[in-house]
Amino acid sequence: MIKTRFAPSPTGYLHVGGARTALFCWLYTRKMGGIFILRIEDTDLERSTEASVQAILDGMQWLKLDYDEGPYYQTKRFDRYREVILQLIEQGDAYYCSCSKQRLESLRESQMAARQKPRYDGCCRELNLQPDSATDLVVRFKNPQQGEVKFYDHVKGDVSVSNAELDDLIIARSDRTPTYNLTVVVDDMDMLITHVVRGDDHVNNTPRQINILKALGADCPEYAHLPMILGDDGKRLSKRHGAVGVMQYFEDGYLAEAMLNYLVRLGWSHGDQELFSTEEMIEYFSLDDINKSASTFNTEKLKWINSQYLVSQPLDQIIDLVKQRLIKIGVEFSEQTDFNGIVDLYRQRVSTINELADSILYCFRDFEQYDEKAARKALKPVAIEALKRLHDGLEQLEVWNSTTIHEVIESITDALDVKMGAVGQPLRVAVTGGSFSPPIDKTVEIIGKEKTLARINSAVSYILEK
RNA sequence: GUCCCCAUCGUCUAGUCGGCCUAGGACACCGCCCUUUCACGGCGGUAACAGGGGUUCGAAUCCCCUUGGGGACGCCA
Repeated sequence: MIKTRFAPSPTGYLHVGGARTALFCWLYTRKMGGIFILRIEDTDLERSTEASVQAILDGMQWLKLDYDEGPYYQTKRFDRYREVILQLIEQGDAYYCSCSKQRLESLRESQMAARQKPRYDGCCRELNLQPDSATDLVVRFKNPQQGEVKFYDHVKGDVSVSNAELDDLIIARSDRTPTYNLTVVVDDMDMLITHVVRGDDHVNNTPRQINILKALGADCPEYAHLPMILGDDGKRLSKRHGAVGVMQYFEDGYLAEAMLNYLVRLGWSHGDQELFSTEEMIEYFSLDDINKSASTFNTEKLKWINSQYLVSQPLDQIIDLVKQRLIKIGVEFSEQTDFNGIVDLYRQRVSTINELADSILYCFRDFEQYDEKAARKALKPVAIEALKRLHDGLEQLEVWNSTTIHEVIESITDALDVKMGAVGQPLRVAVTGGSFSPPIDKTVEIIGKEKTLARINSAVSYILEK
């Protein structure tokens, strides 16, 4: 039985990189029938916030990445970490260090100047310092000085680092709180984690963690380090790349299913397949198929995937989301409106829920002005005759549906001996305010007789006033 | 700077451990078709193995170097 964890630190929202990590970890666990746990790494008291914890929870819930245990909070395990730190000191694998931050800083500077890798020089390693109440000492792990650390990574392959590259890292701060590399190790050990799936940025921490694990006599988990997701400029994803918080995509009108599908294809693939249901992802997923190189986040493709899901997901789901969106932007809509019809007509011509909501606004409230280009092209004096006839013809309709409406339009094109566009397009602009909409007969049907007639009249006066 | 990692179309990628690759798919882009508009859809097109050395009968696939990119180097995680 395998056991994995997603271990974000609550110092901001759940960004797309984190979401992808969570997804891969979750997929692997579900495929293997293991246990997936959520662990909040909040040992940085300064930067961790409750709002961030909530943002992470929200993001995972939106994406339906459910966990079997947790969330665990590291701040609730400080006693345990203290215990392990003391144990390490006792067995001679850790020691107190009194070096000041200033000394450390100048040490770093001189090492950089000498073209060396900045690292702690082991000044206090053999001093056998003891804590006393007057001074604040940190605790450092006594990293082995010989040999090298090798590990197999499911995505990177074999990785090895010489111990000479590693220094004695701090495992307890002067305020006695534990640091990241210690807490991860203790938790992974205590929680019996079998597979660590995390971002690429942790490969360098892995050898250190393995050394601590060994000092503790624990077995090493298996590792899989996921490549980073970069912004358009090839740099690591950050605020300036736009919507990096995963919930922002919900706000922007993307479907969770589409987001998941986009994310799963970033660094992973199954032949030429582009669209995957969650079940398919689980069925085909494999850690060993993950790409080694970083990938760039591309909103265009996300949009395309979203548009695919907009038509393939159950209509009810889409309707629900569009309603939510309309309410959010303050639209009042009557229950009489054929909502299903409208949404169904529009879902295949937009790529987000928000776009869909925006493009059907004219059905619920009168638009304030015509789209300039559309009006210039379609609302010209020559259109008056057609619009007047449309008004009269439509007014007489007893049965209001796309077929009867179509017949009226056709009779006018015949009588005037013009093409469909000469009648349809002015009508479209008159009733929708713009030049794009589903087939005109359907559009008119949806808007309803009353609004249609009123808007045709407005269009005629608009032309006359010009 | 030092260490670790990476390198196929603009982007995401296929490339079953060397031959079936004159490198395939998808997004985007450009044509054409469908169409009363806008989309969907269909068909077609432009576009890549970073460079240089090897190994081999044969390399996108293996090795080395160069270059480029990313990551790490915190009393952050």
